[in-house]
Amino acid sequence: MNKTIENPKAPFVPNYLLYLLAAASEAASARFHSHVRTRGLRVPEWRVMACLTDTDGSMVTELARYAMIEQSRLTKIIIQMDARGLVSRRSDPKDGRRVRVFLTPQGRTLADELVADARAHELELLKSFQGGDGTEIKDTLRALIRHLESDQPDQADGTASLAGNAEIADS
Amino acid sequence: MNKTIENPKAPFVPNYLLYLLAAASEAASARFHSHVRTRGLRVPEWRVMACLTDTDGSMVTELARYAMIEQSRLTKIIIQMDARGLVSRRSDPKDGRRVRVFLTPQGRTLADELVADARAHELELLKSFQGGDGTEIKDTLRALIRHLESDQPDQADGTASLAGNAEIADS
DNA sequence: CCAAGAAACATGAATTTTCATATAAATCTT
DNA sequence: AAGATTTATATGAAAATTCATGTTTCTTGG
Repeated sequence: MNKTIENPKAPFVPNYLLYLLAAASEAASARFHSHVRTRGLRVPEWRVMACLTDTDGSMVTELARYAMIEQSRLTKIIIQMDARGLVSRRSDPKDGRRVRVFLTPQGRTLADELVADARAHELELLKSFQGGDGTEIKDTLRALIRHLESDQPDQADGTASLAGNAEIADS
Repeated sequence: MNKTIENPKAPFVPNYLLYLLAAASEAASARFHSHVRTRGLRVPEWRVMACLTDTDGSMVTELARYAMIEQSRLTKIIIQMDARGLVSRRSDPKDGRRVRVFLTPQGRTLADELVADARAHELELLKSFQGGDGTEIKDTLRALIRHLESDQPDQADGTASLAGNAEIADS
């Protein structure tokens, strides 16, 4: 049932890099994302929380880039998270246009738990996948991201990844 | 020693495999996706078209798995594409529950063009990235996908990737 | 200092997506 | 062969997302 016998030649989709990247991302994330939902968060909310554990107090625009979420969408997500007590929004005293986003104590507790879960999940995955710590695949992905961002500077969706920001290699 | 304050050490997000996969996918796709929109398609529609170039006449459920789109959402997308004349839907004579989806002549013309564009874009990307044909990164991604799908059979979103289906390695 | 422009967020309307469930057609059971 | 189950797709209401644009607050040149 799985074999595509109709097509005698190489199929396009399963060999297409952009498909493989998307499929790998989805497949790798599926389990953890459903864990996240179990904890009462949607995926974009989890992304915001995770980013804030790295850069608590970022402004909305920064956070949008980090979390790969379009700005106006992020604003709405943050407002909801604020209402739920997960984050708080304070305008920057130095620049009234900016809104800085902080984890509340409750938000931090949840974020820390989930980050711990994410790390554990990642470890398991990497161990079961190739037995290593993932240095190789991660380096490849980072190189790809860096390549794409340098060589092709403008992003259609106005987001940009953070991967160039890793200050210290994964241990 | 001092771990109470903001973590100046390795940030979590930029070293997290699931982030790197998502970011790489987004970064690699951004340009081509905006080309797709230029041609009047949204990304999910492009995915449907691309899948149909491989497996014209699939039923909705199959297509949903191939294109990584949830079934009820795909149904709606297909209805729109039908209305636009890109695909046609015919119920399977052998099994009246099934709806088979075919590219119309117009749809095929557009699909073929875009697949050609996608191949060209992929070639350029791979050439500029590591000079090769992408065998290495593709093999890694396929291995990861296969690993995830075997080891962790149930997908939260009811989708599954196609990557195991490649009968012929990329040329 | 003022006007013009830019930057940072917010907002609203149109559209999409999600989730649960309805409908319909096969298949299985006994 | 009737009823029960399963499979395939559709549907509706609620919610999220998108896109263009509005508002407010800096910044800068004159």
